[in-house]
Amino acid sequence: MPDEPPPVIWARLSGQGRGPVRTLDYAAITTAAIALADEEGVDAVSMRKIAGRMEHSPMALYRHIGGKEDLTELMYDAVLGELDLAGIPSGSWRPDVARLARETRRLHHAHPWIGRFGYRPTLGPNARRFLETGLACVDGLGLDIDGMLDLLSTALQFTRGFVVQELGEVEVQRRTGLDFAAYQRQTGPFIAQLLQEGRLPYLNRLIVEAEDFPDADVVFERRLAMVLDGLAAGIDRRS
Amino acid sequence: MPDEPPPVIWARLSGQGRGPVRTLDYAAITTAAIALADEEGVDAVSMRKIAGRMEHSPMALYRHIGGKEDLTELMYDAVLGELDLAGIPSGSWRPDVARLARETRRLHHAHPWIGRFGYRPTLGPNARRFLETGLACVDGLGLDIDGMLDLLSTALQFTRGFVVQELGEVEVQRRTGLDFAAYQRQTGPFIAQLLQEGRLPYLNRLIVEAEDFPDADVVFERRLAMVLDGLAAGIDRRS
DNA sequence: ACTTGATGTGTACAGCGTACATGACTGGAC
DNA sequence: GTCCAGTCATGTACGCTGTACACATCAAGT
Repeated sequence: MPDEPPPVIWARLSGQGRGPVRTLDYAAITTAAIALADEEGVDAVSMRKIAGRMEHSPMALYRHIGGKEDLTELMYDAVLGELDLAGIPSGSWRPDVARLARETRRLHHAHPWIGRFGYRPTLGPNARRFLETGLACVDGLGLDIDGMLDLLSTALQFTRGFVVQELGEVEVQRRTGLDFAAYQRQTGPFIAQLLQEGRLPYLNRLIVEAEDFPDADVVFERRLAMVLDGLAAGIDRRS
Repeated sequence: MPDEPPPVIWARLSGQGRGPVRTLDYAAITTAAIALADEEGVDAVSMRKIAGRMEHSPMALYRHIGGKEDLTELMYDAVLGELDLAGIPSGSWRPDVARLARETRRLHHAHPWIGRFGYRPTLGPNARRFLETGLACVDGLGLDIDGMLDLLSTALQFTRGFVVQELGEVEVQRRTGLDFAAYQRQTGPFIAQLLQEGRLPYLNRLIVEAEDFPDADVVFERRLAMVLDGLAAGIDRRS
């Protein structure tokens, strides 16, 4: 039975060996891919375009990464390195978890495409660091490791859900080239027609009564506070 | 200035007019696309394959839907129609919101690919129904419409975050053909090596102390309960 | 000096979304 | 009854994608 290559990229990254000196490595490829995704959107990321940016042939990339699948994992872990975790754990779980949530949200705003990646758990160095720091923030509360993971994951899963929805609207604006006002102008007649049929009382209230241009930061904080209240209740119940 | 076609698909769906009798319509295309996504995964969904299933030419589809972009929106709204909302609102918000969350999760399990769609808000008939029912569940609590939306969205955003992560792991198993045990066997050596360096105390605790094969249903209920506790606190604070 | 393995490249293939031109068809106007 | 305008389905074609494979090139180990 032959040794299959390990499926974990992080165990497969090798240094310079025999052969021509490298003019490329996985870190540089990852950086170029991230820049491309940031500038032109995630759908524009292709092996050919990355190679073009680096002035190499597309196939050169395959000497350093297994394929596009691997590249996404490298990209994801690389941006996790941008998380600012200085000063936590501070000793009080609530501001720390809030900080983790805000940092996660900030990261999604800086790189809107990460919402499309990073579903499966990753073993990269920055993911490891994030996990360690995150669990440290909820340690010492009298919970076992499963309870700690519940606290952390609940906050972060809410955050991910919030941000993905938030950015979905931004993304469609970027792709269609319509800003929100133009979108409203286009959808307006259709919505008006729907409302005229009178079967959508809550949609009507949303349009008439809801805050017109809610500050996403404020909305996030409001909802995050509720989630954190829930975590506090969970701690009380289980410790 | 010419009338641009409305960007809302739902306003663009037309009935039979003059010309040859239709052998195709958007609903049939949507059904075929959903079946294909369920059976072969979302990445296998292509205009050509859908057309093949329907024994039509690929270009025939474009007579009925604007393009692949539109198709995803049609698919998303179609599966929303499978949500079982009978009996809600019941009059008590907490079981109702829990029900909405569980139904949302059930839907993601039935069609794992919907995690990749449905980011932007949709105006389809089933999305409208879901919004109306959802807001009705959190009405009468003394909150304004923004507060109601906070309650509902927080629960559902958490749910989406949870399910997307949950299904990310399932998806990678489907794609790689490795079950979880095989995955563990493959990653085991790498993880063991990481742990030996001794800098990852919480990863170590996760492996040693955490429940080995946690029931995802139980975990979801545990975390959902915390989120609902948070919503209850939010209601108290604001009413 | 010779072998061995790594590096980068060029070519090629199968697949994708969809623009465009063409022909078949039918409801409404005359 | 005739004609035509508009709709439906199709075939061809273009540019794009990920990547398998064969190849020349170069440096380190023997």
